[in-house]
Amino acid sequence: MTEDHLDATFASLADPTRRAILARLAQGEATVNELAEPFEMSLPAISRHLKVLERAGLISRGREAQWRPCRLEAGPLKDIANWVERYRRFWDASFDRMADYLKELQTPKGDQDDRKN
Amino acid sequence: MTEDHLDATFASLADPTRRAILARLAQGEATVNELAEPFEMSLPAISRHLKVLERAGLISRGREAQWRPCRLEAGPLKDIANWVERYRRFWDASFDRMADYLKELQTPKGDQDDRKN
DNA sequence: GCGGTAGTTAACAAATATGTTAATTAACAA
DNA sequence: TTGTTAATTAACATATTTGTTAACTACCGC
Repeated sequence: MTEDHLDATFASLADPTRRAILARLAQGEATVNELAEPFEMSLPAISRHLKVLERAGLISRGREAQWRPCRLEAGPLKDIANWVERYRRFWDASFDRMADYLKELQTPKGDQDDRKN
Repeated sequence: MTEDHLDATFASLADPTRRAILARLAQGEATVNELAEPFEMSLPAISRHLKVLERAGLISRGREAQWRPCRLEAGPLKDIANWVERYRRFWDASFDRMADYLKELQTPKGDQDDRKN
């Protein structure tokens, strides 16, 4: 779970086509053509999206005759979940309480009291 | 929480400098110069990273004399957490149980039985 | 072998991202 | 007004991303 790995995972997830592919794979293995079917996009384009996902470790691929079934690999998603959890307190607390919390924590150096911009 | 918004949020988080900036802001507001200090990077570069974060809604900026204090805004992080939670079962279960689960769910059309590639 | 299906790779074009230095805007301070 | 500090914008270079079409590889079935 190096920083570098997070880079690749977040970058992979930034594309809606790739997120849709993951959603499809959450329902079970699929071949490249099956994955490509819902999209108005050439097969090579899908193939490259799959390569991006594979490099990020989000999918793995088997070999079965001329098919290469893709499978979801959730490890990197767990890393994302762990990363984002560290910020949970920022959306769990109401904003005003949060602002107070920050003030305390910061030992304010000026009296910066502006709120929403 | 449109798809589009997820795109921007994931893309923002794909850069280690920007994640570091968010980590810093988790400790409280900071000015642009304060945020730039740890990085061997020009101020304009940091300024652009902040613009990316702002467009994704991950930070907001106030005005205080000639300073523009930045503040963490966690809303989009909550969206990320919600998105990734849908995959939790894929890393909670052991892989072998998961494979079985997928088989059931899929009503297999061939006998694709390959495991790790 | 020959043809068909599945998928990847090559070559290219266009858009986006990320950094630089130099110039500019804005506010304070004297 | 002049100078200083804080930050952004402009102009530019370079790399990466994302898509296209065309060519290629691999396997199956006859």
